[in-house]
Amino acid sequence: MRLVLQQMTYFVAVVEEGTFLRAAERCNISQSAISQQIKALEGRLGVPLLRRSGRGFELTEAGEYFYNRSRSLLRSVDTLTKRTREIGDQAHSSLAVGYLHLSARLNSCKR
Amino acid sequence: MRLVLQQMTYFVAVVEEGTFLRAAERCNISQSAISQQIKALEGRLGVPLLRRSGRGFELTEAGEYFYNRSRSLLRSVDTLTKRTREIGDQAHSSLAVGYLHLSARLNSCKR
DNA sequence: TAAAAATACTCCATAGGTATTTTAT
DNA sequence: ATAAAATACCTATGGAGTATTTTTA
Repeated sequence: MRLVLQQMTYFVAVVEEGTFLRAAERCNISQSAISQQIKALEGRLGVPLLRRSGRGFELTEAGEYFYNRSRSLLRSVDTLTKRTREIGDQAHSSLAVGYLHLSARLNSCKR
Repeated sequence: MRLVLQQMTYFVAVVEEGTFLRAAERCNISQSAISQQIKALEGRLGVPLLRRSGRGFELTEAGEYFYNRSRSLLRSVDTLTKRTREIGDQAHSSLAVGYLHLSARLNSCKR
């Protein structure tokens, strides 16, 4: 199965906040969910991203790489979403303009 | 809620295969699931990606943009996954080498 | 011993399946 | 009449919550 963006979001939060609890707060979910999803992410990858040390942790080499790439990838996804919506909205209004043009032309034929 | 990579994968398949059914085959799921997930994707974006014409469809402008970006984004995700795994595996073996070095040093102390 | 992560459950949302219906050629 | 998409309905997986237990600094 393919990676899940939400898990990448959680992982980025964990790295940047330094603890699972603060990451959970940032993501508006529970500490338990963060713990589960980070584990699920590592499971999917088949690679540990964090080296646990009881309380606290440090990044593995893979984790370091994954963190950096994930950040930029998540930004790309947000941009993609935003731009797609803009184009969609724009298409709407130009369609509307199209209609106006059409009705204007129709009107001009009315005599 | 954030976009889902799987839906992007399905959408790319739809565009490239030309029909929902062939896309479904490519993705190893049912035609129904494809239909549902494409609709869910459009719902999330709030923008139509396909202009339906009964049977068959054509891409909207937003759909065209979304398709191109999605393709490259999905490639990035796959690369990210692969590279992360490589780094993880590599770390394993260098860790093993580390252990060998350690035990070698210990042995050399044994006398 | 206290602060943080992991675990054991439970619940629910949603992805996905089968069967059927609708739609446009 | 037929090929393709949509829909209705059902199921199962997995994401998330609460409560609790483990861990180590």
